Amino acid sequence: METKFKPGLEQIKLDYKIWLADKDGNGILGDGKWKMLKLIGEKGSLKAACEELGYTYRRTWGNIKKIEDFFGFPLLEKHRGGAEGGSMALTEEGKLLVKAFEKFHSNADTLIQKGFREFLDDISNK
Amino acid sequence: METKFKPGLEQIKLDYKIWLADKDGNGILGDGKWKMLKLIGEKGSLKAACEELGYTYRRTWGNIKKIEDFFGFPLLEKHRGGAEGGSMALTEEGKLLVKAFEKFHSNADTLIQKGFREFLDDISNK
DNA sequence: CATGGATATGCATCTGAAAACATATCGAAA
DNA sequence: TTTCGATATGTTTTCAGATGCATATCCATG
Repeated sequence: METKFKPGLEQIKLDYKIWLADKDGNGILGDGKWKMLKLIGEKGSLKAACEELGYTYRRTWGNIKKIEDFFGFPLLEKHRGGAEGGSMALTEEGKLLVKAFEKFHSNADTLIQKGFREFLDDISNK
Repeated sequence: METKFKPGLEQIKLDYKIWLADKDGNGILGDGKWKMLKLIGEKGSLKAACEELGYTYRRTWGNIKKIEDFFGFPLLEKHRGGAEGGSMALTEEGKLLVKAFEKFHSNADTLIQKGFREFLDDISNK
């Protein structure tokens, strides 16, 4: 079948988001928050992680609260005070969640990219 | 491994969005616009489709223009005037695009749901 | 050749999420 | 016991995208 789609195929990009939500559809944990949690764990600091990812401290702090409120227990150990000002570290549950989400996301990515290539084939003439 | 995730697993929902974007990341065609195109095709009318889906005519008209501007050719045949006021119908390319996106979306859904079940397993103790 | 109803399009207004701003609190170390 | 820097949290401001409103345009049919 002849189609006019072919000429510009290479400029069609695929984008997607996958996230966990509560029963009312409020987003709980997705790409952004997952990366943020992971980076906080690596850096041991919320402030440092925000600066690296370019998010505001205020917003991210609120996000963390929402996630923990939803699950009902802390994903991060918070420490205030001291010469360093304070620090954060992932709890065991936090580590488990980050790891499981990473696996899920990574698998999904592979499959979605494959599906996208098939989609491009479908709208091409051959 | 013991985990505290188990109690509320059934209230964790999965949500996702998949869409096509241009090279600058501007969304071109996703879930909403795909369903809209499909429904316009079925109803033969933009106005009727908007009313059914609860979108404003103004917004949807703008979306259609964006999609067509991107692809560079019409996905819909538009007819103005006449006793009926006018009508819309999918072009051949429009039909092909809707069909291909539907297949892509449907396949992706199956795989993502499967991955989600594995994710829930991963954060459960077994 | 007048009419009606849908397409086509500019423009003002609303709105909720993100950003920006401000300030309080904590506590190990010097 | 003072200090310093990060955590904690309320308040205000911004702004893009959605909504709402208005109006022009088209033409098959009666």
